Amino acid sequence: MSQGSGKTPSKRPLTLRDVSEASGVSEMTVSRVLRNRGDVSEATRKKVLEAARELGYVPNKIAGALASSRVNLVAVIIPSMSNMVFPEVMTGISDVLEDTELQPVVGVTNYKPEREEAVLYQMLSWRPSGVIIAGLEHTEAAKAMMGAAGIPIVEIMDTDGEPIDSAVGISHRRAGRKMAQAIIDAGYKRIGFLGTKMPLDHRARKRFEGFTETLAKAGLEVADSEFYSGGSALKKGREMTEAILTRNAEDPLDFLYYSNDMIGAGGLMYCLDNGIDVPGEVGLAGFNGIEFLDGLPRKLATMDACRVEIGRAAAEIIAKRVEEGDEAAGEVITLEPSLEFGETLKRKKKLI
Amino acid sequence: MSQGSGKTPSKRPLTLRDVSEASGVSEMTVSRVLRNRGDVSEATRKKVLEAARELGYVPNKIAGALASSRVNLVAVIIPSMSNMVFPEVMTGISDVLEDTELQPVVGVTNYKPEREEAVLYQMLSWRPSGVIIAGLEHTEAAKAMMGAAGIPIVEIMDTDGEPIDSAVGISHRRAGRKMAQAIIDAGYKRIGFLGTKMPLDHRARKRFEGFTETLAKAGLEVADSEFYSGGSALKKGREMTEAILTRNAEDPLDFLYYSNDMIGAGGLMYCLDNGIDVPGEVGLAGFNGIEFLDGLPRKLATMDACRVEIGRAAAEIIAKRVEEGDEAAGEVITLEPSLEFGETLKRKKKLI
DNA sequence: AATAAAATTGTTAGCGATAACATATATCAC
DNA sequence: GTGATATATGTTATCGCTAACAATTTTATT
Repeated sequence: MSQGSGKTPSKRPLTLRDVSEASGVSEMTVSRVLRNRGDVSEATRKKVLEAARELGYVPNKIAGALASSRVNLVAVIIPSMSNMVFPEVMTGISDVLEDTELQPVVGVTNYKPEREEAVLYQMLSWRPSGVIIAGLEHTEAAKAMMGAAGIPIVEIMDTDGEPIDSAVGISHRRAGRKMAQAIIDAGYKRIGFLGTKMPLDHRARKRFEGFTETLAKAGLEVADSEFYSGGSALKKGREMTEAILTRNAEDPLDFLYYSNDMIGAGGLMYCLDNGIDVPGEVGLAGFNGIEFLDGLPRKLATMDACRVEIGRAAAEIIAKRVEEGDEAAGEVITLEPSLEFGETLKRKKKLI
Repeated sequence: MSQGSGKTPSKRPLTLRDVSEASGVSEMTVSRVLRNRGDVSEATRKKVLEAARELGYVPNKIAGALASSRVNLVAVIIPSMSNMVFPEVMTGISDVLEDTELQPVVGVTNYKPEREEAVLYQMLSWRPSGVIIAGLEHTEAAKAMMGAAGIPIVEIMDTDGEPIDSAVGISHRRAGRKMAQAIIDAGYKRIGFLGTKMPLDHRARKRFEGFTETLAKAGLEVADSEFYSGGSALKKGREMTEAILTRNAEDPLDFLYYSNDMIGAGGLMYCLDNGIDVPGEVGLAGFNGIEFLDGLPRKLATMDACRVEIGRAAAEIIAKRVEEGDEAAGEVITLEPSLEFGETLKRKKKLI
């Protein structure tokens, strides 16, 4: 009743031996058939496959991995699953790994370094073939583990720093600078910044640093800022926008730079709801380039973070090194995020 | 240089034996220390821990799992990561499993049954302690595998059907009926439906079935419908809304039921942008209760799908059965989704 | 037909840990 | 101090599979 389709109502879990006995060949041959390795005659292959199917046998990779010391798992360690950016990175990773024997296994750290360390330890204890991990900032212990693991490590999202091994990402400092330059060029002067509380979001922090740095060169600075954590980002975006605009009513802000598109979208909606002229009275820009923006009443200016591409590239590095060995260790790929002006950031006024 | 903090610049991967030698006790004792099992004197415990840390030893769970035939993994198989609903389910699962030894491992099927079967096979080959899988519809082979796996299986999201073992979810038929009733009560008559192409989205299909069924009882039917697949859901929502409203301009629709909140939000924005009175001229409702809605200009009516709660309950079932054995097999938990009227669905006009 | 080369199958010895049992050392009652 | 109970540690035998090599059968070559 409880057993699938097989005839054996046994309790003991099935092993290669069962299939071997059922098909009258050695365990080794069964193993070969099931893995498509080595030469096996068509006749026995069919016999074995039939028996395995009949019994409902599922190979035990635990044993297989131990015996062969090959584990087709790639550890993917990311801070969060719920913010729309990592799912896209995952898409890129999955796309590439689907064509290989490798399989991604995801761990989530919630932006906590100590959690990252624990997750990494857990993951490494399964002896994966490679690690893809977000960010360049890790605890010392985590760095040590990755350094000693003897497998390809790819740090993603960010290339502003020293990778342990390989890295794929964008320069968030540069992204911040680039956006600042576009804002300056468009003639905005009184600029507000809205973002997450950043102690642990290093990439947001770096963007902010690049941003202020370029403003400074133009003799400008961030006039005011607003931070949040948790909650509905869209709503927070609204609320923060209202707060920051109200607070600066006397000497009004003319641009708001958001650390992500979701709060930016909230801000945009607030402005539209309140009859604020965007981008004339106030310009807006976010960060990430999420697909979502396409549906907004007005297209928010943003900078694409190349998420899918980062995932793809990272997975390709792992796949290649698993396949061909570690000659290419230490590769760093810096992608160039593209600025999308959308309809909330004026174009450069004029040259000269 | 490449080795973390250890002194051994070796190439060979570390094993218990290395720690054993470094600390001068048997492998078994090291194993006991590292797992906090059995009595070990404080002195040796410290010695061993020190040696392990020094070497940068990470236990090999592959070997451990094989020897103990205990694998602290829970396979979680879901159709998609990118639609905001499963990340929340994952949150619920993680919350619960964090307090146990169990660890979730996610597989994504992209709504393809054959992909689901393959993912399941992969997962089962790691001999997880349990499976949490979305939906009640699976290939015959998949059902057979789960039936024969001898581990707790929890099918989530949906309870309209026959579970293999346990199930946690809501009745989507009932959710559809409930929404239909609210719409009828509010006095809407010309109702449009907008959703994904549904051949494989069984839950959307069931909601639709329940919906039409209840309409039928009130002598109503879905006046027109519109389907999409892929792309920015928000944008699609806009486009479809425009299309369906335009198409029915002569005999205008007065309600639009969307199969998810994201396209509903798009529709809402379209209506607001075009000066359509919501909910007077046209009422709107979505499905899911995503947090996101809080930030919209007007709160969309929706029905909460209890996502986090489903995740929690499913994880609890697994955890309990891993802990206490399989007496409680076959448990089915049906949660009751709550209708949220928001500001896009008129309340019941009056009784009688 | 005889021998070499290729294709197919089998045998043996681990992979690195843990369960179960065995042994040694410490603690205790009397 | 002696035997007994508890605490700490060590030994041995797997766990289910695969690498590496051995043995056998088939096919090709001359």
